[in-house]
Amino acid sequence: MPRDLPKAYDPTAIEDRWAEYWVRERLFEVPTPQDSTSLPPRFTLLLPPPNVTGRLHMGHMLNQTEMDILTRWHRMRGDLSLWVPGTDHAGIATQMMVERQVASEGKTRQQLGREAFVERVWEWKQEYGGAILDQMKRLGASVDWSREYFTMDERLSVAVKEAFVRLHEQGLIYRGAYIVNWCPRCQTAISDLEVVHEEQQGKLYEIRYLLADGSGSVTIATTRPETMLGDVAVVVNPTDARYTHLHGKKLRLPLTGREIPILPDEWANPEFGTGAVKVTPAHDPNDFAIAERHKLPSIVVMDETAHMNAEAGSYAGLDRYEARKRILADLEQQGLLAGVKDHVNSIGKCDRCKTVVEPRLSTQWFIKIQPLANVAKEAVKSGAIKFTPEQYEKIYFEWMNNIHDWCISRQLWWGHRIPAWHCADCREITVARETPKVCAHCGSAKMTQETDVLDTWFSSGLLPFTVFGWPAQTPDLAAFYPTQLLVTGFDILFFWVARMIMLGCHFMLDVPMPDGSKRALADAVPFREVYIHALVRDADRQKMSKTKGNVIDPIDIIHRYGTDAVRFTLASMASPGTDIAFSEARTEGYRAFANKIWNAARFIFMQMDRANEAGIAIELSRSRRAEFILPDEDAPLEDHWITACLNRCAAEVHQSLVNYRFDDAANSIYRFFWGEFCDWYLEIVKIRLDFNEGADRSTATSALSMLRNIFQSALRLLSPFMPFLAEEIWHALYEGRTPQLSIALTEYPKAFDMESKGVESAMAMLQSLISDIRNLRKEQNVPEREPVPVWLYAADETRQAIARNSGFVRKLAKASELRFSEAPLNTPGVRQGLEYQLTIEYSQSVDGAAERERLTKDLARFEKEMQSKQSQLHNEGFLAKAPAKVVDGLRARANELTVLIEKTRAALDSLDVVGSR
RNA sequence: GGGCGCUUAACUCAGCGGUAGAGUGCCACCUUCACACGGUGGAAGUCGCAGGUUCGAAUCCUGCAGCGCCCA
Repeated sequence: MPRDLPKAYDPTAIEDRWAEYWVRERLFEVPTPQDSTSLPPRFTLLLPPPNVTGRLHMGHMLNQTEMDILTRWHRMRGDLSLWVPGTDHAGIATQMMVERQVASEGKTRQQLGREAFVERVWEWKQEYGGAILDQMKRLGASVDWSREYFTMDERLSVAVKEAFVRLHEQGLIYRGAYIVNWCPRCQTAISDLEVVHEEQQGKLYEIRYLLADGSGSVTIATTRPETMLGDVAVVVNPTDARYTHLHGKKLRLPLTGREIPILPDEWANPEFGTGAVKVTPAHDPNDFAIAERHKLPSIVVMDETAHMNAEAGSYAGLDRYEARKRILADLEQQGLLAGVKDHVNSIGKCDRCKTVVEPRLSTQWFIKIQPLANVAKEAVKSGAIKFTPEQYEKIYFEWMNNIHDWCISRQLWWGHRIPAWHCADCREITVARETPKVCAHCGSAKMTQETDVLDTWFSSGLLPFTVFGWPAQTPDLAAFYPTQLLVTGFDILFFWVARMIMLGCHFMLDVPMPDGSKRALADAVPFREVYIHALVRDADRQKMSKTKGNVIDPIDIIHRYGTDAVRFTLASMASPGTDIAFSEARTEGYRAFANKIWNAARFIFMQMDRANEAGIAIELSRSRRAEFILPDEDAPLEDHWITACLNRCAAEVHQSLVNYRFDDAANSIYRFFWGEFCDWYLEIVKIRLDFNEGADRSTATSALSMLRNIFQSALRLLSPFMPFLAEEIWHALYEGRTPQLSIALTEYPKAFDMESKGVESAMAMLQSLISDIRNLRKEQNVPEREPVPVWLYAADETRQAIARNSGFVRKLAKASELRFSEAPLNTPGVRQGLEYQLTIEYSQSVDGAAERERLTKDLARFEKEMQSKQSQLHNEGFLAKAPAKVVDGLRARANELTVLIEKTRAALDSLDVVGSR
């Protein structure tokens, strides 16, 4: 490791190298445990699989940074830590992608045929599918690459088939004709969750339907006049007096002439529109329900592409919106359009392609969800699964309580084909694990497989156990299920999290524990904890979107600031429950932080070189153990102090990470490195680092030894957050002869009980003394580089503490010497500390006016605070009810204020004496 | 329509019952032999508004205003 390091840290120079090293050395691979009954604590988690078509975005980066911090932390604490990566085949998205590719060659997937098209998708996946995982490698994600999965892998496909067949055998899967959300562009059914609702300004049309007997008419209100061609009834509220006399009468449906009944039904709202509602069962879910109640037929008037079909008569072939125009025009011409009103309504769009969804009657496969939901609710209610932040539990229950059966079939070609076969003879369906030779119902051999595939989320929902080998009872499944944690965004709480809980509990309850005992719900859950993180927005809190053009590409930001700086930014802003407004200014700040650490390292390396030149070899701990190297009893104050700081930092980081407070953890580390280690410790220790002829070699040697050991412990603390920088410097610190392959394989610093109060208060006094002197120097305009004598007055104990550390006090305060006065100081320009008074000797005279102003301001501030303290201390209610700790604190502060006020008044008085001269 | 959340320094955010905090930015000085991605010092907030509970409220409760999210 060359020591002529550049002055400025250049992350790009090292990050690629380590990213590649970690993968090449297989550092994070976890072999299958042979004996799953005696394992260390485990930390297992699944990467929420990104779409195989995807590119890394800020959300991934936040998600992966958090998981990586936790995984590295657990690994360093000695837990068996396994993070399993993979990708999702993303049915619709991937099919769309390849369709577009095929279209650019002037072809359609239909022209290619199913088999050839699926072949093309596989080719596409081979070529581009790894992109997002390659990006992940660049982030330094410490995943086990040997376990990488793809949801369409053969072994996972077998598991998906097994799950489907079992659910079917258990009577939890059914097939039938129901209204589903149909995307006319994707030409498939989609689930409720894949429909996004948008408010829009629309119209409410009032249309007059004439009574068949010619005795009058009923005016209905609708937002979708084009569906009237499929009307089978008009309903009115049974209590609506306006229509009571019409119950059971027939209407003649305009434009078609079909006769339809007027029926009473609770669903009709007398307040809305005209109170009369047309019923189109094949194109509206509510109407479908009405039709079921009244045993009405359904008439489908549109095809798969939302064009009117033959049932629409002369409108056949028209697009739904064109049909609407024509129908309205025709109605108007016939004098049947009674009115048009503005109306805000909510329309559903396909989450994928934003096409307006067409509710459509079609035959689909569904999961009877209630039994699964009940168990899933119990899993959370019983505490077997814990959500952080807790508020998501409420949202989870809210959804679970209003859950509908899940439509799992998709009319796509890319995905897990449903293992069901239709018999051409008896029309029955055979569901089977293996392709059946004959129909299970009639024995006919004329079988064709169902063309539908399964919803991608169906297979994703099984992952927590299928990745470990289910349905086989493998050693992996025994060792790693349930996983410990799921880290994800709230946007897939229902899509994925809820479904994993339902499917995990359902299937794993049937799998015995490794010791053969029956599995309880608490061990059937797919994960024990769920940490939900926020959304990453742009600096103006806007949601990032391609249309807005405000998408921040993490790879781009990484190139500019380094991965570590971006990771640290995300960690430091990741407080639970609040979205992250990604700010480059913050990232710049953390790049500076990385640079600060880099330069601290450079400084240490320089000292090592100097020591080497002087023929001194410094031993650095080669233990992978977590313990700090403690300073000797008689070591200087700063050594004890920095050890206490590091210890406190380790405790804070631990506590923060336990609570998923990545922000607190990052801030603790930042404060330690910059505010304590660099600002104070390094500056102080420099005094002892003298390797010149005639200097005290043993002092220098022990100082450098302490410095390096503190630094390497601190690097370990840092490494989950800034793995690249920590790795680079750690290797350099050992001059290439590291005791382990990676800092990631050493133990994480562990805080211990340590009595450090005396050390910390002594140091705090000296720090405030130094900054008081610096402040005084500034106010009296002492040139930056000019040392001046400092006069001090203090009680014995304080005086001794200052004298013992006079070396660094003089250096940091730029004092040429420290002189102790036997009597209180009462010259102008005296500064009052709690435990000392000080002044500087500087030829330039004190600016009396400025000094008076400052002292007057101080006095006013002290007196104001004193007043508020006194009023509380004179308040009997306060004294009686406030805890003793608070009262004591207040008394102590009041005493301090008394001293400060006294001293400040004295200083003002001395100013008067001088002024009057 | 139902539910949830947010509003603290110029910006981005912590704090959530006991003396208002951080990072960035700003001002002044300093190119001191780790670092100008730096050092030193400094200025900066009636904690959205109005009530209430409490000895004490940024913190708890109620209402209002603004912003955002989820579900229908």
